[in-house]
Amino acid sequence: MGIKPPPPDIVIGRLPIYLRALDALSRNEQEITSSYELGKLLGISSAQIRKDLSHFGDFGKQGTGYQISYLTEQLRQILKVNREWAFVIMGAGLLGRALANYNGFGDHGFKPVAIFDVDQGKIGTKINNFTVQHINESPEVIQEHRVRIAMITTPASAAQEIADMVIEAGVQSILSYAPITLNVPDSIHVQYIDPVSKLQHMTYYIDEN
Amino acid sequence: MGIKPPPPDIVIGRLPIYLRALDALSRNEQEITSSYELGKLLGISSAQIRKDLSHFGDFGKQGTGYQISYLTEQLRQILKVNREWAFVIMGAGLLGRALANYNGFGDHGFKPVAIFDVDQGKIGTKINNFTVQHINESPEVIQEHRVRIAMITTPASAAQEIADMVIEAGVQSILSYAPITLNVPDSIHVQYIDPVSKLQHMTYYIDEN
DNA sequence: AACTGTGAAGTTTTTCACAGCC
DNA sequence: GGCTGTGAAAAACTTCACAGTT
Repeated sequence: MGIKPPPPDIVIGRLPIYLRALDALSRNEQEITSSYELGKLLGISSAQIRKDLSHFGDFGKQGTGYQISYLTEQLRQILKVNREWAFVIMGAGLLGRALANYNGFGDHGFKPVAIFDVDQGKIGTKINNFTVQHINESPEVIQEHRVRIAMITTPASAAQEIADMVIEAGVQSILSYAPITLNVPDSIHVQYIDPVSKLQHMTYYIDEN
Repeated sequence: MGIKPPPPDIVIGRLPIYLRALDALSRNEQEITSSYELGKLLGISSAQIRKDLSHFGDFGKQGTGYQISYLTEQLRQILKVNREWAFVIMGAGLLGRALANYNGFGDHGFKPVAIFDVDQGKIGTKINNFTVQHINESPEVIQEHRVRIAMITTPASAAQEIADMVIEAGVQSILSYAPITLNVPDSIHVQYIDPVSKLQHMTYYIDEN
């Protein structure tokens, strides 16, 4: 009896995409789909979708396909998004404020609980029902609300220090908008959002004429 | 004599990260680095960095390492970011406005030239020196300024239509913030930024207790 | 007839390990 | 001694192709 290897991280990363496609289909009242249809929609091969899902269980019916509501429920359970997750926003600049006002998080169960900054000019101001607090108060808030997720929207120069701080307070996942690779313990997961890097990736392919 | 295969896309995607790290080092007055140092900084193996760079040329000196200014210049040339790129923003919501105000683009040679929306309430308003224009005017602006890059910040429901429109007008690269997979010709490159998917990826690993 | 789940095959990506140079 | 560039080996990932089920 062999032990089963954990599902590859690259597969985990595709599950949210599948969830997105399933959402879109169910908004059209559709009840059943297939790996072929999903693949077409996402530009992915049907085999890959079936293989990805097979890491977690048998969710489909041969000859029929997948029941959208059931597969959605299973994926939400796997990703642990069948609940509400609190998060904090570290940095009340333009980006931090835009994120605090973004409804897309709440629609998917992610709830901002506080926003922090060091700038005395910003502390005390209101953003979408939140009063900006001083960074130094963040450990207490994180512990009190058992926050496990932080978004870092500070300048690159402050990001590492802030990351250390929120990790110390109990954060396990960081979504960083700062253009710097963070140095964190293996147990902490970090995802980066860096539009400049994505633009630079695409300019490579631009055909100038 | 065999033909050389093109460098893998996954390699292209790492070059901006290398550029970022080189920038950080040179801001510290450092002049030379090594694949080991870069790897340490980025959490990547030194072998991978050397192999990645070897697709494009021999940029280092044995026994010494890489001259930061020279490697930076080479990478900028490879990625075609040693020039200025104009881009348009499609959608003047909170996100579109935050992007229009973001200085990080200009610092890296990406220059917004116009911002568009369909909402009559927004058209004519000012955002950071730009007057919001109606989407219908975008093809003309794109052609006039030879714009090759568009950012899509519309709701998912409008994104495909907008993508078709800007591609028709001459755009080759799309940075989409809409949570939907766009259907585009093979010659068009699309990159996605979807914070919700990244959060959902990380929740998988969160250790609840 | 249509579609899943999956071993096996194929491909891509990463790491190893070392000759060669400074 | 320290580091690059690179074939060869290893690992990871994707696709193929088909038996099995509805």
